[in-house]
Amino acid sequence: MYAIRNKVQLIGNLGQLPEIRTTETGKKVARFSIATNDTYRSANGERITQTSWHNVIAWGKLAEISEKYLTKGREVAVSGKLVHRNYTDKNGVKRYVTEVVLNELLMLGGGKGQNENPDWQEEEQVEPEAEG
Amino acid sequence: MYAIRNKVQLIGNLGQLPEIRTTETGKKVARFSIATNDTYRSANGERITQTSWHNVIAWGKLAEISEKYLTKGREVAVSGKLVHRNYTDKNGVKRYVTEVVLNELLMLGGGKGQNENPDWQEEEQVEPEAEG
Amino acid sequence: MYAIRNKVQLIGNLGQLPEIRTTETGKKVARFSIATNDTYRSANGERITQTSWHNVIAWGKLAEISEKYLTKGREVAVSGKLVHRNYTDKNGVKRYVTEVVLNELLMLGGGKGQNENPDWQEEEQVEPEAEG
Amino acid sequence: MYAIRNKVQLIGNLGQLPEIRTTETGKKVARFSIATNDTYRSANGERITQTSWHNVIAWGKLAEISEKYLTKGREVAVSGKLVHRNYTDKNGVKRYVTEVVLNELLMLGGGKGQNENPDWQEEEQVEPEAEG
DNA sequence: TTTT
DNA sequence: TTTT
Repeated sequence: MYAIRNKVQLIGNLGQLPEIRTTETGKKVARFSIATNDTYRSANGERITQTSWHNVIAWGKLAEISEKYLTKGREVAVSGKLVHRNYTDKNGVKRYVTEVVLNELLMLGGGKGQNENPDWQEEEQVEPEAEG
Repeated sequence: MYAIRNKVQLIGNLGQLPEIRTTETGKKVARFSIATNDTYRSANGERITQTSWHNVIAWGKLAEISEKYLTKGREVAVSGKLVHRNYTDKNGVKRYVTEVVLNELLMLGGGKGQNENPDWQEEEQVEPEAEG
Repeated sequence: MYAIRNKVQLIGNLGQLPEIRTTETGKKVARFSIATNDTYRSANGERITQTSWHNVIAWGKLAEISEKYLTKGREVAVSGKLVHRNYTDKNGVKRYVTEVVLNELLMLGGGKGQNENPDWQEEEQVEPEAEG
Repeated sequence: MYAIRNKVQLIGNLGQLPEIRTTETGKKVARFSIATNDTYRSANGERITQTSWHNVIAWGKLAEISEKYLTKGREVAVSGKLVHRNYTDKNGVKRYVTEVVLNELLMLGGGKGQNENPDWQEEEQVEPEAEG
């Protein structure tokens, strides 16, 4: 997918530690949820906060980073694409799931691990060349 | 919601004409779905296209614009926020729905209506002032 | 401008306190710069960090929020539009300036002011209505 | 750069054909500009359109795609990062340049080339694996 | 220099 | 259910 066609960005906090699995071929998969908070005033002036929980899935290197650095409550910025799946559960009921498949993960708020080993922050990028 | 915390952007095509309703207070609501296409090569070199269908809801003025200008197949760029709702259907089954609540709508590919009355393209914006 | 046509998003830190001015009509204007850091490995394996400084301008309510809450070093997420201006300076030299005109500002990393008075976090939004 | 920290997105039209160069190491570089149009009403009700011209640079494969498919007037969606450079011109005057370095390019409005050879639309992506 |  |  050209990411520009289908892009989600969330800035919020992790609800729990990521759940880590491994595919049969040895690829890591991380799942976690992110809360985004919406604060507004109701018609009668009361302040209301609504929290949305978003399911996020990370594959491969991003799953490994998630496993190493993400903790409950951690503030993150993520971007990815929006995917919808359906499956039939063990009771034969058809289920619909919407997930954000990560392609970027940024830890916010300083400290707490990612700075001890900043390797994952580096892009797969070489030094820019001069034009000929 | 600070839109920067929860933002979805899609560029794709409408599957059908929008469905239009009106709230009890007279506010318009438009619902439609947008297809985003994902083309990649499988492990054995075959070209595969996967289509994702995203449910979109527009309120108020954006619903009116949707009603006037959106047609089946139309290419659009939209941005909005990702919301998750659940409800119990007429058979008592709990249903989960994920929708993109629009806050921006841009028609792509030229012509076909929106240019006949470009009013809706104008921002609620006044002439910039000089600094004192 | 339909924001979807011209959108910049930055996550980084303030270089200095915002500079605040007021227009002749009493509207506040805030200017500040945000550093975004780019870390990569050079061809010979050395880790290199490049910092980009982006000029940001905020008008009206966003300028007031910037004045109240933004401090040197503060981590923020902003979005806005990219504008290019030119002017002739006091020495008669033509100058080109590129700025990000804010339309969203989010303070990251917790604490330090914005939570003491969260009013500015609220959207101009009323309670959602049910569909008729 | 983690793209999530510094991201620009533009939807607009090319002013001219891209200019193509090649680095000493044989890498292609494409430069072009994109117009984004801003329509609003002035204080006295007059409709005003302001055009912003953004300098865009594409490297490597994106430069090759730009060379092959982009034409004057073409409607595109791009995303990239915002960079600021300065250099001294042949008259010894220091110049500042702001550019958008592309990492995504999507041609809008159908037809006109990119469909004759859709290879470039495919992601470097393999078939998703099932979880173990 | 574009486009609607 | 779309589009290329």
